[in-house]
This record gives sequence, C-alpha cells and structure tokens, in this order.
Amino acid sequence: MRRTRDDIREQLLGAALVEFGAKGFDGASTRSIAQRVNAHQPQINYHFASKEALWAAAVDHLFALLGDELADLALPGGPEDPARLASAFAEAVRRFVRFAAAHPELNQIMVHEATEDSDRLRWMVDRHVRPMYEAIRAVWQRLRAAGIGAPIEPAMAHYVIVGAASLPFVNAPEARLLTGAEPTDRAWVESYADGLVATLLPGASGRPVRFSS
Amino acid sequence: MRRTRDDIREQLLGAALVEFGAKGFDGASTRSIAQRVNAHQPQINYHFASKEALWAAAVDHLFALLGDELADLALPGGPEDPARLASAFAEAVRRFVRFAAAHPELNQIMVHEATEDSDRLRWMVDRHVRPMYEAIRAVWQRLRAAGIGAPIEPAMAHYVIVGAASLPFVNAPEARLLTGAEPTDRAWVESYADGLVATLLPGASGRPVRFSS
DNA sequence: GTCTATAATTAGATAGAC
DNA sequence: GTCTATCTAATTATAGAC
Repeated sequence: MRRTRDDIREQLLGAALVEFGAKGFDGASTRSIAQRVNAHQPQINYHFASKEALWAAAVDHLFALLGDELADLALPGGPEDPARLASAFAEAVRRFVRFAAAHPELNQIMVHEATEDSDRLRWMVDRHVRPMYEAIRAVWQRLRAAGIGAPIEPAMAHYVIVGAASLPFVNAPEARLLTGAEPTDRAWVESYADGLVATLLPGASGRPVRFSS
Repeated sequence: MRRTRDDIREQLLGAALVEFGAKGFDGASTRSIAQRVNAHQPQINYHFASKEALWAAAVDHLFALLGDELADLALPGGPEDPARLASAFAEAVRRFVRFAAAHPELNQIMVHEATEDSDRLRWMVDRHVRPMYEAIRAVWQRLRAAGIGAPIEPAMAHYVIVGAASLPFVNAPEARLLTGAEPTDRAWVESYADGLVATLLPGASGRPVRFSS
C-alpha cells in the first residue's frame, strides 16, 4: 500500500491547509502536519523545499479552487445591463460565501497573515488578493453608479464584503459556541448569503425589500 | 529611573497586546514582548504567572476599554421608540468601528483565537464575547421588527457587523498594500463607518437613501 | 525586585542508512 | 523514496545570585 509521490504530496498539502488555517504559519508545526497523514516530518522537506514553500503551495491551491468557483462569471467585463450585472454579482457573493464555508482555510490564512507586514503577506497580496480587490472595486463602482449597491465607497466595499462573508466560517469554532448552530450547515450558509446579498444590493429587484420608517 | 511595579506591568501589557494581535498566541514570544519595553523575559513570569495569564490580562484589558467606549449607550434596554433605537445603534456601530481602528489588537486576538477550539477560546467567549453577541441579537431583533434593519437574521447579524466593521483594521497591513491609503486615518474610518451604518440600517431616517431600479 | 544562567521542550532542517 | 537519528536554534519557565 505504498503511496505514490503525488498521493503523499496531495495529502501533505491538505493537512497543511487545515493546520495553517487553524494555527497560523508560526503556530503550525511541520511535525503535526506530517502526523496528520501518517507521514514523517522530514518528508515535508523532501516533497517541499521548506515550511514556507509548503505554505505557498497551500495558498496557491486554495486560490486556484476559489478561481474555479468564480471563473464562469467573468464579472469585471460582465454585462452592461445593470440589473444583469447585479444578479451576476449576487451570484458571485453567494458562491464566495459557500466557498468560505466549505474551505474556511483560505480566509483563515489570509486573516492570520495580514495582521503583520511580511514577505509572505506581500507575496500573497501581489499574487492573489489584489486581482480580487480590483475586480470587486470595478464592479462595485458600476453598481453604485446604477444606484443598486449600498452606499459604500468602491475602495472599501472589498472589506465589507469579505469581512462579513467570511467571519462566521473563519471563526466557526467560536460561532458554534456562540450560536449553538452549525454555521457550515447548508441552510445556515444559504440564509447567511441571502441576508448579505440583500443587504449589499438593496436596489436590486427580485428580492423585494420594504422600508417602513 | 527605576520603573515601579505598576509601570512595568502596564508596559508589558501594552507590548503583549501588540505582539499577540500581530502574531497570535503561539507566534508571539515572551522574549519579544519583554524586549519591546526593555525588560527581560523572566520578568513576564514574575509579574504574570505565565504566558497564558499575560494573554488573559491583555484580553481583559482590551474588553474593558471597549466596554468603557460603549457604556453610556445601554442599548439592550434602550429606547422603545424605534427611530431613537436606530440612532443609538448607529452610534454604537460608529464607536465600534472607531475602536477597531484605534485598538486593532482586540479583533486581531479574537480572530486569531477563534480559528480553533481551545480553552482560551472558551474562556474568552464565555467571559467577553457572548454578552456582546446577545446584546447585538436583542437590538437587531427590534430593529428588524421595526423595519429599520437590513434583512439579516438576528442570530447572524453579529457576524456581518463585526466582520465588516473590523476587517480593514484587523488586516491593516494588507489594507495599506491593497488600497494605498492609511485605513486608520480619521477620514477613512469615518467614511467606512458611514457606509456600514447606512448599509445596515437602510430604513433609518436622517441619512436619506435613494433607490433607482 | 531584578537579572544571569540554565533547565526542559520543541521547532525546522539535514545527513546518511537502507 | 523513506525513515531514523541528530543538529542548531528558539521557546517558556525556573533557580539562585545579588
């Protein structure tokens, strides 16, 4: 039952995601990562050059998964019709929420790294985060102009959206204690996504919003 | 120029906030914390029982500061009149955003700890987070009933509010790289708070919101 | 009270047997 | 390719001099 080269690489990567997400780069130990898949610690340095290279591979893997999830929406150059742009954006937010619930490690790693400036942070921002930020900014600009988006500056919308969309999953262990519910349950995730979309896009049709004063 | 007992305790505490916020509990070292205020590492074990006790003292200190900031609002048992409740809530959100910008360490520590279940997390949730969660839920319930709050479930509002309100400050090093702006600048903070409040309370008067479709 | 010295653990990385 | 053994460095905590 010997594992192939690709098998063990993949297993180590999966274990690394979980450990880095839960404990951060410093808190995670290569020993724990290896033990998680019944491997020995030196195998990490064999299959990956270093702890840092393993971390980078894990981040690349997660962002590739997210990219796959959002690929067919092609938002930045998307539909001119504001209503159609809004529904495409709503769909993107829903998928982002679902992804954050299914793969909390991505946002966990982001939030762990970004509390302090470092080479790792700069690498991650330049390679992965900036494209997402610019895409959100561009789309939000058009949604605002169309009177559909909530009154948030385009340069700030990224943080409202990402912060709100990811926190209950980034901090799922806390959310379980606090709410008594399981935030990764399908119904919980969909309800959360519905609320977020309706809040971000009060001017969108489809989901009527009534305001009494 | 010998420091008094209280002086050095306070300085160690301040240094601990910054280190724990930036690196998390595991990533922070008691040596770095001590060096930051020109003290020696064993002084931490003298003035505090352990690294964990220092961490707990830092968390208590931060939540006390936040409590001071929000004390006079007395939201849960606040005004019956929905419009006045809304403006009190809006003020609470603004203060929370300002606090997150001025003391990012609180939300940094929360988000670092809550990625994994632990005794530290349970202690922090029971002692500090749950009262905040329950207060938000109770107020949000009334704001929803009055048609003022955005369509988010009361049990979920906490995560939308806290996630959105804190992320640009928790991840300020990233936000600097990404936006080119300084997210702790007064104008940036106020603009962010304005956007968040208007988004959360679309039914509130005072700040007219127009919807074109 | 403070500091030096050090104990006891644990980390990531490497060398070499097989 | 894999694993044992080990190296170097860094961690928290403690003991004891002053």
